[in-house]
Amino acid sequence: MTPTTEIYRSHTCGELTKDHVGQEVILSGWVQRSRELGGLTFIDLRDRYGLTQLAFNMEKDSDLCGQARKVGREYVLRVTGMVRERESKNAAMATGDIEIEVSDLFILDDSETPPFTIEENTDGGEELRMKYRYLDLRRKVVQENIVLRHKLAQQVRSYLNQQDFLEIETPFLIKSTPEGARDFVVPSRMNEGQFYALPQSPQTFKQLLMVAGYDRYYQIVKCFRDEDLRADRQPEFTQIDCEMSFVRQQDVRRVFEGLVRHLFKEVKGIELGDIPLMPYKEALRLYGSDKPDIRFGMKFVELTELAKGKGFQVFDQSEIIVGIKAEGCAEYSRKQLDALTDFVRKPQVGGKGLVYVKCNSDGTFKSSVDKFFTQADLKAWKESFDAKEGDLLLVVSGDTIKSREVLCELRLEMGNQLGLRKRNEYMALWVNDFPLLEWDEDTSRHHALHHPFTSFLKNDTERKKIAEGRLTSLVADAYDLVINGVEVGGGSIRITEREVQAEMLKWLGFTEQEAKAQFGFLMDAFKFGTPPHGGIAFGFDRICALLGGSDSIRDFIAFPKNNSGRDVMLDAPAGISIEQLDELGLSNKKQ
RNA sequence: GGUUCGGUAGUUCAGUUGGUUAGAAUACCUGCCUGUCACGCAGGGGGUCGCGGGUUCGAGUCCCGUCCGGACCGCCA
Repeated sequence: MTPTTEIYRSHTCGELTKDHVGQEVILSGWVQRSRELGGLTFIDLRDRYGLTQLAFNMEKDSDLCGQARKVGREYVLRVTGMVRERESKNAAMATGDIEIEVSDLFILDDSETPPFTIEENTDGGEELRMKYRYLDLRRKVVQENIVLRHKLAQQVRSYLNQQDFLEIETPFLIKSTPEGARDFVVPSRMNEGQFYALPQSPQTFKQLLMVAGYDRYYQIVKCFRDEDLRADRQPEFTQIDCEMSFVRQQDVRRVFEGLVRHLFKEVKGIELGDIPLMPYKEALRLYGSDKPDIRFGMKFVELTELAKGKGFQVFDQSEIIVGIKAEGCAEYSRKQLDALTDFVRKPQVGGKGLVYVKCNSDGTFKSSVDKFFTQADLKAWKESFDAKEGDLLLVVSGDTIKSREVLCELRLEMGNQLGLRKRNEYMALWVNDFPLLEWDEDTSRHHALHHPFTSFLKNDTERKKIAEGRLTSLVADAYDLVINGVEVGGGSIRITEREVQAEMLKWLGFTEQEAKAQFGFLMDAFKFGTPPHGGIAFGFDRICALLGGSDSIRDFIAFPKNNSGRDVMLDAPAGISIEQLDELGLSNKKQ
């Protein structure tokens, strides 16, 4: 038998059932595991589709059986044999009713013993698995993630195509801009000393496509940002980038609410409920975050009026006193409460302390501030929280922004501890009415919360603010989509008037020359008939992770970078030769 | 740039106040085993304790430095 002239397989390793009994089949795949029992040898053969048991009998064919005993894990085999019903079936296996009585075995390739087990629960650590990513990708759990990503991409295309969107590619070699994240740059050989930048997003191109009349555009596209990594952040990542003409904010939200609902339904079989809309300020007031997880309550309650002026210095000096109610947690032990205080004080959270009030079952209260507050005081707190006996109140204080941040972290921590953040439960939320601009103390200039092409709401209130120079109170015509506390997408209605765009860039500290050099092409385009437009971009990797029930987007990227932005498999980035540097005009030779 | 946790067998980890020859599980190798499917049983090999320096009679363990990895803060329009 010479496999090069015969077919490699007639079936996959995942499809044979009792219906195939008696058929001769050819399978190819990897050796998952082999088991030797004296005269019998079993091999589990694996491919993308599943596992099939191969059976060898020493009595029937000792040569063949001996050959089978030589194969190790991850050898690649091609076998021919008869499908037969098993003597002892395995209900846990899709192909557990049958096995292949092998008549011919050909080793297509041998394998070294892999450095970790290719199992659902591998014994390999993160670093090792990244170095041998091609082995990690053989594991079913990782494979399922990659398949999920594929399905999501297909459904994105299917939905948007149906809505008359055009998928249009935009260039990767573009121009660096000072706004936003750091750019990855690429030296130009033909233009010595000059550099391309890789796009942080196709923002300006999609706006130009709107000017060009392609009124519904999308692209599943790589974007690049040279910033530090996180579990949910990679230097190259994928966006579903979209733009529409002749739309208002609510039009964009409606179309993409449809997309998200479509994805959940088609890929996960989940009917996503209505997506509520919450203004930025309310999100901060109720959850201390512009991307709240609304799967559970624990909304913030402010005690500032009630708890000030009772002689507790910490509160009296605070701008805000704000807390949450943890239902049924009044029985928390001293140790548990100390742990919560430690959590709040972690440098990453940055709180100074935590006040607790236990609403005891007998109607009394036990708090960490009993010295300063009477039982009647605490009863008033309890009423503010609409709390019941058995509940625990957790209160922080300080300046408003920091206190809300700290309490937000604590709320999420309590949500985790109490099991309120279930992996297979999804709640989406639109957040809008973001501030347009923020004042940056370090650089002494405004910077755009979203990006410099975002329009403010076009109403008299906003026009008055501009007239009065109150720029940081301008409200942007922007919106974020948040699911389970993860910001999955964000967008805005764009500035489409040349003068307004010029004014915006001025607010952001660009001189007229700088604005022209950086964004002149866009403002020039606006001279030639610009439709009102707006759009949105979704973090595709994050959507994959969210639907796959993971916090890390790395699990959903075939070849991700590690924490330091390295590809440990390729060992990239790496140095390049002096010849290459020279060719690019980057060597020190000439200096 | 910072905080924090970690680095010991191929792998995942344990290793007590600093004290004999550094252990377990798993993987690997050999033998036995005819219905296993995390097969079982018996045996075996396998260590620069990340690296460098210091303290000490003695360092995997303590100290200093450094490298690498994870999580996070800053950063991410």
